[in-house]
Amino acid sequence: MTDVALDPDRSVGTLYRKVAADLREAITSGSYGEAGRLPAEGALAERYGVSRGTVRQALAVLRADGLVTSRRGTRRVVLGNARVQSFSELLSFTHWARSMGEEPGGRLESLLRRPADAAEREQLRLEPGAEVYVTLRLRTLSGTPVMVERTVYPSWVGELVAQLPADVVSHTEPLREHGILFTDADHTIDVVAANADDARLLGCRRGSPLLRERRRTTDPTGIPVEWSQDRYLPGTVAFSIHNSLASSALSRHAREGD
Amino acid sequence: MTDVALDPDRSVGTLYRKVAADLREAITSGSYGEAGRLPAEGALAERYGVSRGTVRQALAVLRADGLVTSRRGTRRVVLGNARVQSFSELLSFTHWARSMGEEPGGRLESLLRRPADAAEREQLRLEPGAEVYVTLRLRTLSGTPVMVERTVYPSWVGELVAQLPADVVSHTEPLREHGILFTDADHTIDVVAANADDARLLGCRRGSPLLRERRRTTDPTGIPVEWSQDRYLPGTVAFSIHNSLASSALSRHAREGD
DNA sequence: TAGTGGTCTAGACCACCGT
DNA sequence: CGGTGGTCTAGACCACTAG
Repeated sequence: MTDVALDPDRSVGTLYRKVAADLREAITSGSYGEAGRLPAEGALAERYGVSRGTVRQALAVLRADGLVTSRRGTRRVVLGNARVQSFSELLSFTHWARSMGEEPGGRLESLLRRPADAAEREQLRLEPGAEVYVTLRLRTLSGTPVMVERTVYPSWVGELVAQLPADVVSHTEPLREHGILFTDADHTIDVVAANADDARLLGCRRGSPLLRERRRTTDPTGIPVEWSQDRYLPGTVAFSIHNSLASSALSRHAREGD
Repeated sequence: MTDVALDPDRSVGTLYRKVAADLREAITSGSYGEAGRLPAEGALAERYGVSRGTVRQALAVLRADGLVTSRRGTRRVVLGNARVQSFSELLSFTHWARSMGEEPGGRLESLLRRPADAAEREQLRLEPGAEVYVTLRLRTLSGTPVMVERTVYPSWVGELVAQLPADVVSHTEPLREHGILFTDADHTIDVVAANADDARLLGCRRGSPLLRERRRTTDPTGIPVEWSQDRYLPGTVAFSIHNSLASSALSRHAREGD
């Protein structure tokens, strides 16, 4: 068999993404079974009319999403067939909400401009005396409050944010149109007690536990574009991670000591 | 300049890992500055005496760890120079603790064997009537209680766990020597209230918030080997994740009814 | 032993960035 | 425009798995 027709509209333009999308659909539709085996790389290369390298690139995508394993000597095994699509969801509350079929909402509670404190200068790599914009927003899903978002922007970003309507749903989308890209992020997740503002906005008691996500986002050049702290009502959200030893074991594997 | 000497003991045997390790050291030691630029792929290939493909493989490693960005048309930018080892930590409390310079400890509180309930059969893909081993362990860092771990093992794994000493620090290490590998894991992180056992073991009040990590781990063939639920005292740990638009391992999803 | 994925090479063309 | 990273090809050898 040669050259399966690849939907030209599928995903973005590159070949390996098209192959990955096609394989993903085959897997999630159950074509290979729940714990079944994928065809060999060479067979897939022939089927799609591409080189083995391109097939491997496509399979790397599926593996990063936790769809398949890979081991030397054996065909790849299907891990699951109902995984969430990952990626940009995490970088944007709006995208995440919509992908779940929920209607995201946002209301700006306050916005102010002031000099950055030491921690903010550290996180955003600002010079002493630099100013930042600080926003406080209540985020909703289908009208229900779920999260309080405190974001600190460097002034060159904040100036644009300040011009957005108070009820704009997405911040990242209009910023992207101004050439400001959110591409890399560091996240820290822990628990924190609700303060007075949290309690008022979310309708919970002071001191009740909230799931906190702190996030520093940079653009492709490594320049920080936001430092945000989101506090979620328990039960409204959970963070999900997939990881694989094989793919990232490249770190140190010393036998002991460290 | 040609062929920089690569430490033959560095990391594991493959070329790209050696290159990655060498570059990581150069970056973390500040050779390229905080937001500096890396040499071009071609230059690195020449320097190390390898092909450009191998250099790209090495750089993919550093990028997955959040050390560098990459953009078409521009040299790679150094993002940070002091990042913690991220991914594999999630697979093992012991490794994570040691990587932080803390001394991990564990005490087995209870171990029992019983028929799996519906949820456990679902998670571990067991047949009706199958039995599981359930453990309850208190985990400590340098002697201080930080986490309660409830793990469900399929019987073929549990039989081995049951033979381990009650105070063994790591479970995954002795299991690996029996050929049981923990390679892929799905994690879900949220908040939960402490129950009576949690409160007693961790020394907190009933109902006080705990950070919960649920984890299902599989071996390379996709067979589930454990289903675990860890409850951390607030302030003792935070989960840290790095992701970029191009390749991500983290996603967020609505909380389902357990 | 045959088949598989992991690694590596040496080229090629293109899209994009900055000058 | 030249330099860069992103993609893709066509081969090669090896380490490992399984029958």
